[in-house]
Amino acid sequence: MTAAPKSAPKARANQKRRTRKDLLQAAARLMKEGRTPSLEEIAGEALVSRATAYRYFPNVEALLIEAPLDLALPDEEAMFRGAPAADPVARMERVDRAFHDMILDNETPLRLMLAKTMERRAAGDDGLPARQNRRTPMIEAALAPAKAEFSRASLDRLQKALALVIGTEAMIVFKDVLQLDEKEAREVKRWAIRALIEAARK
Amino acid sequence: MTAAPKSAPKARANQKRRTRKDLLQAAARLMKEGRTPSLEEIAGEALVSRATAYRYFPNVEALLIEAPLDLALPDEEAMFRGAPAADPVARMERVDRAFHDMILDNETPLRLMLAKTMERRAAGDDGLPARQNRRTPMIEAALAPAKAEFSRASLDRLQKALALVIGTEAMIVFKDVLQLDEKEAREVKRWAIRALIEAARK
DNA sequence: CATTTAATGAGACTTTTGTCTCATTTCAAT
DNA sequence: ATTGAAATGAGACAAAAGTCTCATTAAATG
Repeated sequence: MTAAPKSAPKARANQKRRTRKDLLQAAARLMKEGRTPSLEEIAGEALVSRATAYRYFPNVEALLIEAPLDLALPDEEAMFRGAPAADPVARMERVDRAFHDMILDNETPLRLMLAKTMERRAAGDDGLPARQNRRTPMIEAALAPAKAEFSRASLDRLQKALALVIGTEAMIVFKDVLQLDEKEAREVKRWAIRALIEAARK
Repeated sequence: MTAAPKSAPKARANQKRRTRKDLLQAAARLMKEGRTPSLEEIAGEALVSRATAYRYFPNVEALLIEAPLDLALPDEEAMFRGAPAADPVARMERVDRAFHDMILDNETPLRLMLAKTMERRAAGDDGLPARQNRRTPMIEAALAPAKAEFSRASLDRLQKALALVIGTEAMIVFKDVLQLDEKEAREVKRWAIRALIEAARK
């Protein structure tokens, strides 16, 4: 998925990695300000020429999609520290809170990324990488200590259903479609998480 | 939200409505072919000049967002005909199937619409109309005959949670994030619907 | 240090978006 | 039927995306 001046794959690898990184960081920096930066701006911010930017990314969207947003989630250890291993509901609520907070902090760039990805896929671009999936590992980690409570099949189903509740898309539904406020959105999610987990228990 | 050549609001109302409608229909026609039509194409297809198109819509996106996709859902009567009024699960499953089918039939334009909306909102455009919400009324209709089984608060919560499972966003999650196939996506949704409804019952 | 060659920069060119102006057409009211 | 206002069309213009080409710069290697 990574473009770069085509030549011997490993020639001047460092130089190439640096340029690429500079571009992505510049894009991320500009995105945080809420605007959709033009490629000219990004190139300028990265102290690189427009032509060079196009040598690394086929178009602005690819750049914006890959821009390394600072999507800070606690790692698993911190996420569950002090949480009762036996209580999957409590653990999933932590996951939800972490994602919810992170999403609020990055709403604009996340929307932008989602928009760009949608556009590419709508245009039939199947070549683009699968969307990064950070929620599934976290959901699995939350449920792992309690996996004896579920059958294999129902654990699997539960994890997939929870993925509906956890990510950016749920935020979109609550905010854009239902127009709920912050507080109610969190309540509904908490209730749904509990309901799904209880239902999956045998 | 509707633009038109600014003048006396009702002057030449018919002419204006016709032009506007022609533009939206042309856009919809082109969108169905999967591409993102340029405004030039749309104007051409609508037999209207570029300048006129811009007199009705501030930009291409607004046009694409409003384009009247043929989002055909059965009306409530047809949706629930022959369904046991007493069984909210069965009724919700019908709603889910209707939406799921409709979404599959219109995946490309729906993605496009979602993308355009995201972009506008990411850019801080709060002026654009709230997203059309077709799912809530259907969900309400599905649950209405059984509303005695739920408390007011839990019915409300349930309806909102179900909105996470029903619309386009769930399709995005299943397809792009989890990469489930058609069949499994439907299974998970059916299970989740049942689980949520059961949990909401007292 | 010199040479090679890959990466970069500069800039021309095309397409599309979006804005504006001015001439024409056409509706509708008298 | 005429006329005055409103909608439209034609086209110029600027900004941005994207594609190319060619000249420069700079990294690696002997």
